[in-house]
Amino acid sequence: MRMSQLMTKTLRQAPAEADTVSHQLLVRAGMIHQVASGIYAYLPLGWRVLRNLEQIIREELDGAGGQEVSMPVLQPHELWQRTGRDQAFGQSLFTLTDRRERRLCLGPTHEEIITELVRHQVRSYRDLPLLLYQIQTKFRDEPRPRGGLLRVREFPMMDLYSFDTDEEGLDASYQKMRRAYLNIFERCGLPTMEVEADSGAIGGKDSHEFMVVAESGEDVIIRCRQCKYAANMEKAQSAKAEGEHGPLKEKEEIATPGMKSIEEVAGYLGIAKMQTLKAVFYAADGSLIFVLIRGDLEVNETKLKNALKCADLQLAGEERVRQAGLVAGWASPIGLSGVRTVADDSIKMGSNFVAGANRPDYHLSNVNYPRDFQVDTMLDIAVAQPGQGCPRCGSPLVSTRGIEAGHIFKLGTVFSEGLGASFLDQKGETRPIIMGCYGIGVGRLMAAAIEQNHDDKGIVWPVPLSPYHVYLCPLGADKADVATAAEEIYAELGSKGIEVLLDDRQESPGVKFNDVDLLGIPLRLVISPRTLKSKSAELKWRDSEQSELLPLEGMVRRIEELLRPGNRPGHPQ
RNA sequence: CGGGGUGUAGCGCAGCGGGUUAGCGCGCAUGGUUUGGGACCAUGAGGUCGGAGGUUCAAAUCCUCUCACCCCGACCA
Repeated sequence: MRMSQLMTKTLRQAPAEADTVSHQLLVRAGMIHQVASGIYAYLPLGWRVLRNLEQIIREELDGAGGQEVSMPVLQPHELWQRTGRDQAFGQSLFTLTDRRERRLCLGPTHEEIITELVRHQVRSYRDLPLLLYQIQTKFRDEPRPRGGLLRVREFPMMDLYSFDTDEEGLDASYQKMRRAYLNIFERCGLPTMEVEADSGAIGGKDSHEFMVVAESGEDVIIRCRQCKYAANMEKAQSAKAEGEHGPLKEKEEIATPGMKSIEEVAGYLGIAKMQTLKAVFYAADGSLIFVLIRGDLEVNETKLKNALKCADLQLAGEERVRQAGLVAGWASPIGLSGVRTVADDSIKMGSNFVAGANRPDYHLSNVNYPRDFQVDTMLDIAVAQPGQGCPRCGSPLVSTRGIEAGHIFKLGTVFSEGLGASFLDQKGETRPIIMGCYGIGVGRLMAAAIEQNHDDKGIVWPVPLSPYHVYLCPLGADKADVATAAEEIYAELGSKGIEVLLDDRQESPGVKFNDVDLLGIPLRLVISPRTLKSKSAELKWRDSEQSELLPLEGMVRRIEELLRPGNRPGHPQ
């Protein structure tokens, strides 16, 4: 490609609204163009990168036995009602109505469609297992798009679905995909961390996310430095510190004027926060829930939501709490009736707690479970925090932020039962197909790659992702010998299938060098009267300060070698 | 949805206690001089000042409403 023909325009300054590095660089390098909030066009360079990513993904999935299909974006809304996921997705589901008043939606994902599809294709255990995937545009009406390509409303995504006859088959498919994912991310030059993930309200067992560690990531990862434990904060567990277990004392009412929060109460009484019990009120699909947790801990709403199996969970308003006969700020688990109570298991880890008296300005001391009150449900609903102990080995946990690049998930029979996708086993009995699903946000992966590979001058593409492999730059192209040499090399590299960008623009060297640094092309090849004196061209890697002279003779072959994975001297990858 | 912010040329910004023809830098076009790290000179094009309504002799500037975009939170298989 000749740069003079390429539709691209580099910007010295990024638009004011871009504040993550990848967003700024994608715009400055002319890779994407924002059309509306969370809606982007991919320009020629950006599209090439995206296609490179897709290609890597295809190769790995095909290698793992995947078969590519293409399913419609436009889907009958009725199908989503049948699985109840119109509710689960709620407002994030883009919906529309056709001319016959039929309700349709734009697919945010494709479990319904593929299950419906497989239902018609699969009859017998002999038709299984299957791994089907597509790379398709997804639509989600996110409440808040952000970070350029990191969270958008329309985005390219690879989604693969596995279909097996039994759990063992599912486990095998899951492991196959795990390995394929690791290969994909490795080939993309992206170190990822595999973490345990929340499996959501819709059942399923195992679920893992592949995280690219980055400050701009939206997810918080809790992990252990000692053992391999790592989990999304939504899912993460921790060993909670044990409180004091003394002889149970008589409970007593104590005055706590104006002291509503745990901070205030503990401070006022001069006791540790872990000597208190905290009451939090939620509305789960509309009904009030009393949540109790030890004062030093926070409620993990994902865990709570899973425990309640509700679609919608929000903090309950004060009005709602008052109506239930509770006194916000001094609410007590004692003497509750008609309200579902969920407690974190931390309330058993300690004794003689301070809790509300359900009377303004008063708390109760020496409150003990189960002596003084009962709960409906007791389980772990606490947020795991750095500094707490690892649930496996007890070492202190640490946290980092990450971008979710991929997610794999054992679905089980949720969709196959819901939509009637079954097969006949060897005994001729009808059984539901066992499913798994596996997604990679391709656009987000592109942004993550930049978050991870850039410097103050611009993008530093890993070779397999770069829109072009070689940037060929004649300096002083008005000299006939320079122009001729550049054209010859350009043609020869091209004939070898090496993707070359020839900078034939009438620009000063500074402009060209800064542009190629911004675009992030891995290999820079400069030809000038100076290099021609020694019958050579100057070769420089994007991520290196040093350059070397490469003889014109045999140069194309040398570059071919260098670009092959693992062939770069001093670079293991 | 709650909180905060910004809308003036393609990008970054100034102007805003009302007052001619709305500026600056970068970019763009033309001509010329340059050519190893964002060159220089000259000339030029490009604006419904986000939109609507209002106040006024007069509105980018004051008032009301509205829209868009960004950030924090909520939300997010």
